[in-house]
Amino acid sequence: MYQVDEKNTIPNMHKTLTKRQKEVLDFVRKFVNKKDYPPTLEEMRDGLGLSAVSTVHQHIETLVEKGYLQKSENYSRAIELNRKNKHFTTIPLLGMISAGGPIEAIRNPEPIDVPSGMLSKNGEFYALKVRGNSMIDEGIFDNDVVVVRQQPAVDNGESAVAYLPDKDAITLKRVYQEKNRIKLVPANKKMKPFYEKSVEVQGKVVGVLRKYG
Amino acid sequence: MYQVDEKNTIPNMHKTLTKRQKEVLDFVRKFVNKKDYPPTLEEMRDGLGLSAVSTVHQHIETLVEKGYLQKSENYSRAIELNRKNKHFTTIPLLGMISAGGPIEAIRNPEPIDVPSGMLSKNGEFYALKVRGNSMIDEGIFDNDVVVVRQQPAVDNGESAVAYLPDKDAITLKRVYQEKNRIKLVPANKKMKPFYEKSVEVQGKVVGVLRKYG
DNA sequence: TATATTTTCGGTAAATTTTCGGTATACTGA
DNA sequence: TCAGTATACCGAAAATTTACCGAAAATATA
Repeated sequence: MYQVDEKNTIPNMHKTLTKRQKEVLDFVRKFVNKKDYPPTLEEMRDGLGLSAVSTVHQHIETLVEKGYLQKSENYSRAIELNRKNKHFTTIPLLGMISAGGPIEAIRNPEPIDVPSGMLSKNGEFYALKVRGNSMIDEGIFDNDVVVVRQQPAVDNGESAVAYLPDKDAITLKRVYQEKNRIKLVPANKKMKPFYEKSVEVQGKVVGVLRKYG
Repeated sequence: MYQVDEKNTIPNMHKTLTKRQKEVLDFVRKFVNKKDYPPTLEEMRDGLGLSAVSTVHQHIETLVEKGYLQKSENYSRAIELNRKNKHFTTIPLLGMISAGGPIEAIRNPEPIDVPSGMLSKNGEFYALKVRGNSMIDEGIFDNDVVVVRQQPAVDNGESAVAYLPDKDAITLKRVYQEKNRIKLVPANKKMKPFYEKSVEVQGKVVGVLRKYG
């Protein structure tokens, strides 16, 4: 049996992930997005339906080798996400937003990749899936995903994610400050603007993702 | 059992693809765009309506030889798309850009081939489809595709993809730095230049593609 | 020091890639 | 027209990697 023991000369530069590896990576992303700190091997084991931490350990090592994660050896919760890659940035898909009514939050926020060019340099971003057609004239349709920059106010006429205390609802509207009230304009001519005396802006819409096909 | 195979000594000179090979390549591209990881031979076999993985294997080998793919031997899901080839480079079409408003990104960015000569050696490139005629005098029409090099600044008078914080819009304009303001010139005589106090350049327009017919 | 967490180790089964031998069809140059 | 060559395909076996386990050792943390 023929054998060359020099196969260590070239480190493996295959950066593609297997299905399972992507699942592990997504689990880590979700966990970090939700808790703000990385999981332990045990937490990953449970979350991934495994029964040995060694298996998780192996996955993590692989993901580090492939450049998706960074890690300090022997330390607890020492996994770090390598967030950016050239074209995409990963942000959490936090939930569904409909014309009215509360946001339907997703228990385990799914990480989704958005084109990096869509995000400004600073700020915290998240994504919401849109239900309904209240923004149809804005080019935002049912099932689109809007990318939102977290901020407490927007300029007049900007599209915002707004919380209406009086209605206990979260909605996607253009916001206009008037004298004693706030005008909310659905970007859909069939729907009428309406007014609220107080509105809590949660973020600004900075982009839209639509999946064709 | 070792044997020198003569036909491997001469690399394939004409790297054109057969119809079938293009189909295989397109399948891989689509799969990767959708799932974020490359397919196995089995998945390709099924997706391509074949019944032997060896056939797929052969196709992949050919595509690697012709420079369209890269591969690590013996690893699972280790196919990587090869961006560059002599005449064309594949870059992602990230979304639509209109006169104002947010970029409407495409969820699964389509890869499109652009002439390699259009791209400089360094830098990250992407493409945007143009909506509207604000650049009509520049020769950029509705539905054209602009090729953009990601960069944080451009020289005076260059066309740029610019984010206007004051308007929360992304737009395609010629940019001129003046004393205390930035002049944005639509290349369309019907539209007037306007001024902003701050502009975030996201990239420089390096090329235009138009598909007739 | 006790406890939590990571790392190492040896081993199994399943998934995946690679190799091998062979068939059919279309094109190409002599 | 005929031999030579490239493409496209099959099925099965061999080789290799991947995913997983459980337990013990090593190292951090409180």
